[in-house]
Amino acid sequence: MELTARKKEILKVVTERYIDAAEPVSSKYIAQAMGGSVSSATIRNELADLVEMGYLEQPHTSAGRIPSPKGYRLYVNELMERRKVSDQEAAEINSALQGKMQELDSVIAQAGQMVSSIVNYPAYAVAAGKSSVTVRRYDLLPVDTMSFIAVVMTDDSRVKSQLLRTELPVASEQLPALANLLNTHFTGIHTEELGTKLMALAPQLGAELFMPLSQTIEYATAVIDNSERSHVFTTGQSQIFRQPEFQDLSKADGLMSILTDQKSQLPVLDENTPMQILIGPENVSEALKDASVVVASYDIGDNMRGLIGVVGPTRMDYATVAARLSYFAESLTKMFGKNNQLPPKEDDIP
Amino acid sequence: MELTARKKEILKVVTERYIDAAEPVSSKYIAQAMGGSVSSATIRNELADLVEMGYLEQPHTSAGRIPSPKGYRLYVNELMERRKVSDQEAAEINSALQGKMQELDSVIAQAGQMVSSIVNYPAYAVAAGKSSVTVRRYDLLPVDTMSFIAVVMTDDSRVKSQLLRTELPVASEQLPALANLLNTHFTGIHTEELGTKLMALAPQLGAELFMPLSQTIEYATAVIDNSERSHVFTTGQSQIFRQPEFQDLSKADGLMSILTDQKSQLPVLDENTPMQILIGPENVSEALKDASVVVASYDIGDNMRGLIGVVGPTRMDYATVAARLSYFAESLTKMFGKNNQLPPKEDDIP
DNA sequence: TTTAGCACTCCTTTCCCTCGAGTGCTAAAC
DNA sequence: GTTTAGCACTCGAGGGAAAGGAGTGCTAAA
Repeated sequence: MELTARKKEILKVVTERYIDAAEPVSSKYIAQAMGGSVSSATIRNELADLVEMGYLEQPHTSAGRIPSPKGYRLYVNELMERRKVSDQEAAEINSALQGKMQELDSVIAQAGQMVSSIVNYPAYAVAAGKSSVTVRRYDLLPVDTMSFIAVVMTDDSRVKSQLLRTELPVASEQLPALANLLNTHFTGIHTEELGTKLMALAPQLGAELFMPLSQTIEYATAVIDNSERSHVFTTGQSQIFRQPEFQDLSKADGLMSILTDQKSQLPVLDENTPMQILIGPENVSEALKDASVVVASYDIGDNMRGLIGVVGPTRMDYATVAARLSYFAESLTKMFGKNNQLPPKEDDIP
Repeated sequence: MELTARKKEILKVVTERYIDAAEPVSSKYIAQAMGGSVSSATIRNELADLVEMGYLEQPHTSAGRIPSPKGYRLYVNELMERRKVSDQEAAEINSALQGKMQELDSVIAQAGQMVSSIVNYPAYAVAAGKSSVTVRRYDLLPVDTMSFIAVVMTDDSRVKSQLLRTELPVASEQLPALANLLNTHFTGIHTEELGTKLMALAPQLGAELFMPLSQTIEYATAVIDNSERSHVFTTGQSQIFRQPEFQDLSKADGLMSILTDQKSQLPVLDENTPMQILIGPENVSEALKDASVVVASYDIGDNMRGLIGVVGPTRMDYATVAARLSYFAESLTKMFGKNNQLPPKEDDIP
């Protein structure tokens, strides 16, 4: 059977109406929405065809129609108007971005939160990019004889610092030498090696130097391990309760647990794809078979990428979410391209 | 009417049973729980008295009894066994604390998360203490001619750093002088003054010095304003759905919004009170009239205090929550007293 | 190919009934 | 005076049965 233009138009009407009203769409409504040029009986014939072809479903014999995953897919691919965000939406997104991103460290988590509030669905955020982070540079700042500040800069451009207490006094004059030692031997290498290298150096050092060195390495290890890339941040979980399909706690349970306990099951995005929409059963994870996910990526530069995803019912408002999410991702990319470019790769520090 | 010992015992049985089972308690159950020394008819007489005195309520004529807020209050004040945490509980709490607190900066938020998982109710965390934070010290580290790292140490012992880009080249030799300038003129003063002081100094400086100075001050302002004290962190919101009284989404709505949107309405603790229990209508906030809150505080030292609260139904397990929360708060206080003492107040840095 | 007409389906809402846990009260026992 | 057995009564929960209605599927005519 052929998918005529009229069938497509009907599918579009059904999908958009169902997205809006969350209840099966009747032939009468469709006839009206199409301007009354055909009768509801004609629509019913077409609807029967569309069900047979697998684009629509009927909850029960005497009910209206709702889109099947296949129907949503066709809608997203062909029928949906790929609209741009309106000026007002753009203004809202920009004002949300305004001044929120001072802390480069927390970009990932922040982005997730903002997206959730922008699209009114739960969202998640994760870093994609370099698989392993190393320390690019150490600095040690004197505080007093029993403590100093360790500053660790990673090659994904995070700068972290912490006050460390020593057990033996350390003269502040020794700190530059220590920092030099660290920068010579402990940059650009992976976590595991940090420990072995430290052990290798141990015999050459007195306790008063070894201790702070070891503390700094320990801190650096924590910084690397705690890197945002390993975390999946989720926010706006409560938004799913606003969706009629998840009013029932038991229905929402699966989604809820994937958004809290099993975050790692949330889909990621293939490289070089700016945005992807996963509809219902297209999702790999069992808990997402009744949900849809829209994922987009943005560049933080220096081969760092951030990923943001939106989770909602299959009945999700794809047009709006896609428009807002891609605008948001583009804005972020632009933002980092302009003001926050990455530091140069080579260190030209003395 | 007098509150006899037997009435108190009955009240205790009713409260604990209701906390456990979440359904009205019958006279028959009480008679059994009290060892069968009296009949259920006797209990019924007593129950009628307790209702009249306002300690118990009856959902409807032919139902069992549940505690009223007044009943919970008496229970908490007089009847509840103020138990210590068991060895096993203590072990669990300690292992949760173990190694989690590296980042002094995020103590507050971490504490909230841990408490929520320890007590299985939603929790919130906020800082209480010094009303205004100032910068104690600045450091500027060279990266390249167009960027440097600003390290800001506040007098509540947070150390924050960020990479800043300059528009004009800055020779790395100038950074120590700049840092010196900052440490001389811009430490120990409030946010508003930072700006005015910067303006006052502007004429004496060339653009190549003024720009990075101004950027650093801007960053310092952000660090101060973004101080955790202004934030209320909430976690474990989904725990409230585990409570039968909040199965209904409409019931949970009020609590949910206070735990997400209107966090500032969550109660804080009077100074010098180690722990406080607020039952139902004792809460000021309307949305908490049907809920109870247990708040405790812990010391981070140097007149910094942290606050953690637990939110649950009035039917909350006060004995367990109170025991675990106070043990947790004490552990935190001890932890900071021992290992993480604050840096000295006077800076003895060159 | 379209459409009016109409029987049919099945969900939703409402009402009523039953069942049972639990009470309140009375009168007798302690 | 206090306790208790006995019993009628109350009220919510659960389970059909019935009514109502939106919407369909099919047939036959336009």
